[in-house]
Amino acid sequence: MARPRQPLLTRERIVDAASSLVDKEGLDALSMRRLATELGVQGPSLYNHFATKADIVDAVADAVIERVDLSAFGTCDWPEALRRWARSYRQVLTEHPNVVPVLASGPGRRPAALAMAEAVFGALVDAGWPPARATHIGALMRYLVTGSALGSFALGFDIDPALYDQYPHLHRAPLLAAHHEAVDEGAFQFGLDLLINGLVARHEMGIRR
Amino acid sequence: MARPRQPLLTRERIVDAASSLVDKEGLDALSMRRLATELGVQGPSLYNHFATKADIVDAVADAVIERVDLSAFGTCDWPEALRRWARSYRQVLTEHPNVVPVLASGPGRRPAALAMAEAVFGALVDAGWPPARATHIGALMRYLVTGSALGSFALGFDIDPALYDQYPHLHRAPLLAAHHEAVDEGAFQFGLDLLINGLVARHEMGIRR
DNA sequence: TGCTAAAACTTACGCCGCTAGTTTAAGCGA
DNA sequence: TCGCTTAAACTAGCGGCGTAAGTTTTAGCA
Repeated sequence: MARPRQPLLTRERIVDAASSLVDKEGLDALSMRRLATELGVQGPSLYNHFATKADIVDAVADAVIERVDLSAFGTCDWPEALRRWARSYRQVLTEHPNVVPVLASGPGRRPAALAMAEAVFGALVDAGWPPARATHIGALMRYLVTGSALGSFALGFDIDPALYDQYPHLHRAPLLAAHHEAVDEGAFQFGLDLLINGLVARHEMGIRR
Repeated sequence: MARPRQPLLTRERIVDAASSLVDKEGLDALSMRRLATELGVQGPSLYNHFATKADIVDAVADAVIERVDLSAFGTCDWPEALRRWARSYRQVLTEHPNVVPVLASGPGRRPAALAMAEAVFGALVDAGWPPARATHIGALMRYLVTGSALGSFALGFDIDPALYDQYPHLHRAPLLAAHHEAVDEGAFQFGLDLLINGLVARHEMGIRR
C-alpha cells in the first residue's frame, strides 16, 4: 500500500487508540507494532505522525490531564477550589491508573498540563501567596494526588505469617490486600484536610510565606 | 566455560553491580546482558541467581531503603522521629535518584522496606494513633518523600516565551530549570512542617483519629 | 502539467528478557 | 573413593522491541 486517498491515521486517532490500549492492557502493552495493529496499519507508519514513542505516551498523559476539572478556580475561594481540584485530579487518575506512573514523573510541558499549572498557580498568587510558596503548594498537591493514585498500597501487602515475629506491628496494620484502595483513599482525604487546614490557618494569621 | 572452581557471581555482587550501574547510567542502562558484561559473565548466567530482572530491580531498591536512618524511632518523641526519618528518607532518595521511580510504585515486600514500615507504624501506634490512621500517616510521608524526590520539577520547566500570553501566571512562577532542586526541596520542607504541625495539633487536642 | 511533500509500505539493525539444553565442577552420602 | 545430584557457568535461539532507511503512490499546489 502506498499513500491512501484518505489518510488512515491522524494524531487524534493514534492518541485515542493508545489511550484505550493503555487503559485496557497497561503501559507495557503499548508498543508501536501493537498500537499500529490496533489501527489496522504497519508499525513504522506511526512515525509519520509522531517522532518517537515517548511523544505518544506524553500525548496520552496530557489527554488524561485534560479531563481534570479546573472550574472551581473561577467560582470558589482558594481553599475550596484547591479541594475540588485535588479531588477531581485524583478521581481522573484513579480512572486511568495505568497512566499514573507517567504523570508522576515530572510535570508535562503539554497544553493541558500547562493549563492546569497556570490555573492552580494563578489562583494561589491571586489569594496572596508569594509565587515561590504557590509553587510549593501546587507541588505538594501533586505529590499527594499522584502518590495516592500510584496505588502505593494497591498491590496489597500480605506478609508471610512466618514473619509476624519479625514485624510485630505490621501484623496489626490494615495492610491486607483487600483494603488497599481504602488505605490510599483514606490517606488522601486525611492529607488533603491536614494540608488545606494548615494552609488556611497560616493564611488567616497573615503568614503567607 | 563450565562451572568455575570459585563462583563468579553471588547475589550480593550482582546487586552491587546493578546498583552502581543504575546510579551511574540510569534505570534504562540496566539490562541483563549489560549487567552480565559488567560482571565479566554472559547474560543468562544471572538467571542462576535471580529468577527475573524484576527481582534484581527489587533487590536494588531494597538496598537503597536499607540506608534510611530509622534510629530516631527509638530515641525521639514521635513528631521529631517522623521528621528525622523523613529527612533521611528523602536524603537517601536524592542520592539515588534513578531508583526513585521504582520506589514510588508501591511499597516493597523485601526486608528493608518491611523493617521501615514496621518502625514507622510501630512508633505511631505506640504514640496512640489508631492503626488505620498510623497507616495513613505513613503513606502520606511516603507520598511527600517520593513525590519530591521524583523530581517533579527536576526536568526544568522553561516554557516557550511565545506562550506567555496563554499562561500569564506561569511566567512569574519560579519554574526555571535552574531552580528545580530548590522547588522540590522547598515543597518538601514546607509539606513536612504542615503535616507534622497538623498532626501534633490534633494529637494534643486528643483527636487521634 | 509537473513538483513536492505526505503517508502508507517493506526491510533490517541492534537491542531486549528469557528459555532450553550443554558442560563441568562441587559437594555429599554410601 | 565412587557415583549421584546439584550448582553455575556456557551457547544458541525465540519472539519482541524502538526506530532508521528507502520505496511507492497519492494529494495538493504553482
